[in-house]
Amino acid sequence: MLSIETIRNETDRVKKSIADRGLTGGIDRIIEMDLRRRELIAETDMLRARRNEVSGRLGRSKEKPPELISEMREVGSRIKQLEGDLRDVVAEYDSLLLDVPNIPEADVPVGDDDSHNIVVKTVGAPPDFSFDPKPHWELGESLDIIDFRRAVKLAGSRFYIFKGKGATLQRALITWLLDTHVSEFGMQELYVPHMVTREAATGSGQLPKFADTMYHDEEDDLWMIPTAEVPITNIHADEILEPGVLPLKYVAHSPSYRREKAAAGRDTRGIKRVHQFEKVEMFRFTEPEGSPAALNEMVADAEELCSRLGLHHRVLLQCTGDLGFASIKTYDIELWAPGSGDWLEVSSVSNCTDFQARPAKIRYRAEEGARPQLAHTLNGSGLGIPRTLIAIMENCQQADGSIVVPEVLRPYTGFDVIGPAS
RNA sequence: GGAGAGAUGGCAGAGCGGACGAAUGCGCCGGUCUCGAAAACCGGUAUGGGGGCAACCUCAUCGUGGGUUCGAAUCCCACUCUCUCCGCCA
Repeated sequence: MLSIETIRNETDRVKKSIADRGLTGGIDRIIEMDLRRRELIAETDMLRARRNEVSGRLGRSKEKPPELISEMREVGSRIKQLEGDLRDVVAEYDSLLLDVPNIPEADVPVGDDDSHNIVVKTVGAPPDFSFDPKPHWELGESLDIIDFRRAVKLAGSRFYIFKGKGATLQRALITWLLDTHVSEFGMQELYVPHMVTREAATGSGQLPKFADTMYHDEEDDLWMIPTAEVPITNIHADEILEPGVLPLKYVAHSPSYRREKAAAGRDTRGIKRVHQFEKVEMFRFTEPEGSPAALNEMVADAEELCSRLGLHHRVLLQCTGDLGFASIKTYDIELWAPGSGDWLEVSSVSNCTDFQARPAKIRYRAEEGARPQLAHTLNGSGLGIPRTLIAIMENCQQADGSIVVPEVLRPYTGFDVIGPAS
């Protein structure tokens, strides 16, 4: 959520940023509602002040003049009426406000879609195969480490079963990632709920806009997380963090649940786009001055992980048309998958500034006794598991169809190769 | 799932229809005293909204949402959460 002050004082900049994203927004209507809102507040506050004053007097004196009491009765019902009006105005105002995206940073390229994202860095080179590399779905089935057919029987399309060394490889990857984040990158590990309340999903900006992308339990009104970002964002909701607490650097492994309705028919083979997948999520709470540097550090950490796995990758700066709703600037990290001939987004690192902190009321004091102000939040994958596994399988495949496990993972897997016999 | 108790400021805890945004204690900040510290004493110490260039004025908030009343932390209703006991359970 943007602040109303920003919308009021920098209306043109806000409008331009919405247009740059290829969206249209009800900014004028918001300003209108804001005006109406303040009028109503001023009027009710005046009446309430009058009522407080008279009631106070009435309480102190023995006399209870009936004409004053009946006047106050009227004032009371007028207040009630105005409160109803205000509620309606605020309801529309709030929902419009929640619909306004964050303002992209000045150096974010303007563009309609991901074809305008800018490659800022490429690391390594595609592997040099003396044979035709296979896509991971073929490798997975021939090595008997992924079972698509039976997963569909259990849960429908876009689900999968990892078997044997495939399942072990995934577990090894998750553990290695967490260990590296914790012991080398200085993050604190979290384990979080996989379902959250409506309020929490609203706090991180998922609801109401993206309701149809989430799985939802009607009975308890709980929402299955599409990313650990949702619960982590809300950890410090409604808190005022004491001086010196920031920055907070968290990492969490969790499953992510996504309907993928918008992508119906796309990437239907393999495990690139699925309804349930594991992810290791990086998350930081910082002071406003610290968020740009934190963004760079998080990108560097994610990249470092790709490098240590020995995977050819590139870093892209998202253009305005591709940029997430809450973000002012996002870098994507993509791994090359030679078997499917595709770049795979394994991390998307975003600076959300105070956009999530505002509705969630995540505040801090810069120093003892200072006025609370909004913290900044940043999130990014470190890394998305299935796509990283795709890259490992396709990059590390051998002529005989086996897969050589990246060296850093071997202490965790306990084997070096996934061969046909597994 | 059943029975009971509870939810008040950073913490502990009083208040149970009017002078209560809230006693008191602790903590924290500032001051006096001291070479310095401790103790003692004095003062200050919530968050958010609206108006104002500002000083400042004003409104709201005692778990949440309604209700009664001229007036609600206090009375009524619903909900949420926490704790204790019983049952069930990975």
